[in-house]
This record gives sequence, C-alpha cells and structure tokens, in this order.
Amino acid sequence: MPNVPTIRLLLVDDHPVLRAGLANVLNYEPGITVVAEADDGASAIVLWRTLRPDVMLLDLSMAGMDGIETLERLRAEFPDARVLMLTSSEAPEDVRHALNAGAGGYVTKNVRRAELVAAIREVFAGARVIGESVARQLAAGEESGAVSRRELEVLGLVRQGFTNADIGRLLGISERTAKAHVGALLCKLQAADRAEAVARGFERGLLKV
Amino acid sequence: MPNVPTIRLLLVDDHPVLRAGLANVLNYEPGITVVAEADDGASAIVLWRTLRPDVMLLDLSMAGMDGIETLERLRAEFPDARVLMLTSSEAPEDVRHALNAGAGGYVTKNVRRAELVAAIREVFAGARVIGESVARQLAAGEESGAVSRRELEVLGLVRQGFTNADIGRLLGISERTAKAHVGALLCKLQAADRAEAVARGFERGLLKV
DNA sequence: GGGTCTATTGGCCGATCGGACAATAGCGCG
DNA sequence: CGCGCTATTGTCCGATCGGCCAATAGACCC
Repeated sequence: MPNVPTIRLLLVDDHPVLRAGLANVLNYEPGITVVAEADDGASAIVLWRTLRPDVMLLDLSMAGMDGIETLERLRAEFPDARVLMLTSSEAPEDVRHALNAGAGGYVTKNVRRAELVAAIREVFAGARVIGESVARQLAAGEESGAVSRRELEVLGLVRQGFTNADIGRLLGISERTAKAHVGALLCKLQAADRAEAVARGFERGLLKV
Repeated sequence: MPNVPTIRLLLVDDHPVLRAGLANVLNYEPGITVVAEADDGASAIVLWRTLRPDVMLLDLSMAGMDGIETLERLRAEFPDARVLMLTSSEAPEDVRHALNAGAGGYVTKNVRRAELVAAIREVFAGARVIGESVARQLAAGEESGAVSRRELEVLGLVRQGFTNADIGRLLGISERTAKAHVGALLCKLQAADRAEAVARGFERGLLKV
C-alpha cells in the first residue's frame, strides 16, 4: 500500500494481555504499525515525546494518572496529538470529558476489529469519530439537564454522607445554598432523595467507584 | 511437550479485540489451544456442550447473561467444568460470587501473561487460584461485617429512592424492620446516611451501575 | 444444648430532609 | 441590552431519618 502512509500507533492500557492482543491484531493490518505500548499515563507521555507516533489508543481507567488526565497533559504539550479513546465505559460524562479534553475519537472496547481500524484511520485523518453505541448513550444523556460543576462538587460530598449543613461549611456557603444545590441535583437526576441521587450519579458516570 | 496434555480453552468475553488478542497470545503458549470464542453466556454454554473444552476463560461483565449467571448455568449442567474468571473487577463481592458459583480461579485483566498462563494451568489441574491483588482486596473486605441477603435487597431499594415505609410495603414487612435493615447497612458499610450507604455499595461491588 | 447471627417488631425523639414560598447578583449568548 | 442559567440566601413546615430503649423466633455452628 504505497499510496497510504503507515500509521504509527502508541497503545496505552493497563491490561498487558489486551495490549499484546491489540498489538498483534493491529500489526497485521496493512498501513498500521504499533510502535510502542505503555501501561500508564506517565510513561505514555514520555513515549510520545521520544517516538512522536501518529495516533494514541488510550484507555480511560488506569492506575495512577487516569485517561482524561493523560489526555489533557499530552494535549497541553502536543496540541496536535491525535488520540482515540478505547475504553469500556459508555457513560456520557466520560465521553464528554474525553472530547472536551481533545480526544479525536471515542469507541468502546466491544467494537469489532474492522470498526476499530476504521476509527484509527479516521482519527489519523483528523476526523472526529464516535462509536455508534456511544453516540446513542450520549444523545440519551443530553435529554435531561446537565449537572453544573458546583452541583457535581456537592454530589461528591453527599456521597460521603455529609449533611447540608456540613456541605455548606465545607464549601464556605450557607446551609440553605447547599440545600438548593442538592435540590437541583434531585431534579436533574430525577431522584427522590440523596441516596437515589448518588445512585444516578454512579449510573451516569458522574461518580466513580 | 509430550508429557503434558494440551489444554483446550474456550474464551468468553464480549470484547472481540481482547478475545482475538488473547487467543493469539495463548495459542503461542505450548500446551494450550484456544478451541473457540464466545461473546456472550448463551453461546458460551452451547459451545461448551459441543466442544467439551478443558477450561473456560470467562469475563464477568457481558451484555445479556452476565458472567456469574453463565457460570451457574454451566456448572449446573457440567458440575466438573473448570472456569477461570478473567475480569476487570476486584470487588470482593464479585470474587465471592464467582467462587461460590464454582469458579476454579479468579484473576483480573491486568495480570501479566505468564501469571495468566500459570493460572490456566492450575485451574486445569483442579486447583483454586486467586490473583494476588484480588486476594488482598478480598481480605480487606472481610474485615467489616458481611452484608446479608435481606440487607442487600433493602440496599437495592434504598438506591431507588424508596423511603423506609415504601421498603416495608414492598417487602411485606413493617417500616420498623426496614429501618432496622437500613440501620444495619449504615453500620456495616460505615455510612453516615443512606446516600453514603449507596456510595459504599457501589464501591464494594454490592451494587452495579 | 448453648451460643451467635439474622429477621422481625414496637415506641420515642431530636436532627435532617425536601418542598414551596420568594429574592438578588453574575455570567454568557444572541 | 435583555434572556436564561447558575450561584447565592432566607423562612416555614410536614415528612423522613437515624439513634436509642428493648424483645422474640428461627437458622446454623460448635
């Protein structure tokens, strides 16, 4: 395939077996070469610096620096870096974060090989690709109102069992305001009480285990 | 390796790329052959019936029938079936469920290739293997009291925003008893209120997204 | 057989929650 | 320069929560 430049890939995932498999599969693909693998964000960035690959395949959940942070740091240093998120989560929040952080694409790990390869090529070409199932989830999530930053902060405290008064103290606001935020959360997450709000938070990917 | 019988493997995971990679990696291993792959529990059991492999590598999270259910059905039909769970979750609850359902081993996807191969051989030999990090998590979980079935049921309702009175009605018990269960949950999960109990439930793998 | 654990139920009470009333200030968008 | 959204604060109130007292019956283990 002389008319197509070879795409040089960097795999980043903390599952050695998956990496090995992925490398194997992708190396068979004409026009694609896996130039290196990393099992955490820090080494991924180091490798990017030295190797300057074309595309990074990046997992979201990793020990230490997570996928989003890795992506942000990489893009801060190399604004043109092309990254295709390859992860298990379909949570709208994760997708949004990744895209905001500059991901060139987002597909889940249950894509077929052909789709993955196609996505890699598209990201390499500068396009923005989103897996079909992911896009569906994303659209569904857009329906109900978006949770604001402050509300997310409050949700994190609710999760830890703090009362409204506690939250007020911790955030330097009145109990009443904390209450208002919790109220907004209940409404936006369609939850009957704070317990359900926390559950919905996990379901939507607003909260992480 | 004539003195060692070849281990015939069945891979079950809903990530085609991982399966392909795994098959590739494992087929290179002397004494191990991947005889088939399945992407859901139902077809996994069908394949087991016809092929009668030696060991199944089974993922927990799959669309449709999940790993535990697959394991239970398989063991109901083939009590001697040897299954090695290969999954991402280290949640003590998942491990316990898998072992109770008759899993011969439990390792997470971030094991190194050599460890995975060793685990496969041990499960084949009839031993019960548990990944190191998994075992550590499990031990940590044992510390605080175990949540009873009834309490888990109640936690599921708390998660959905039901009040104590609601829960009593739904379970056909008095509000007071529902309250007692919630109280037990708060204590065992070391939670200040039901919101934190739900959060801890997710953290411990008692609740699923 | 005795001990431990779970499930069950009752009443009492202060703390907390969530809803409903209403209001002000700041920010981005068109 | 309004319009909408977010963040902020206030008061009142009934519903709910969580902790405390205590008690009985069945299951399972040693």
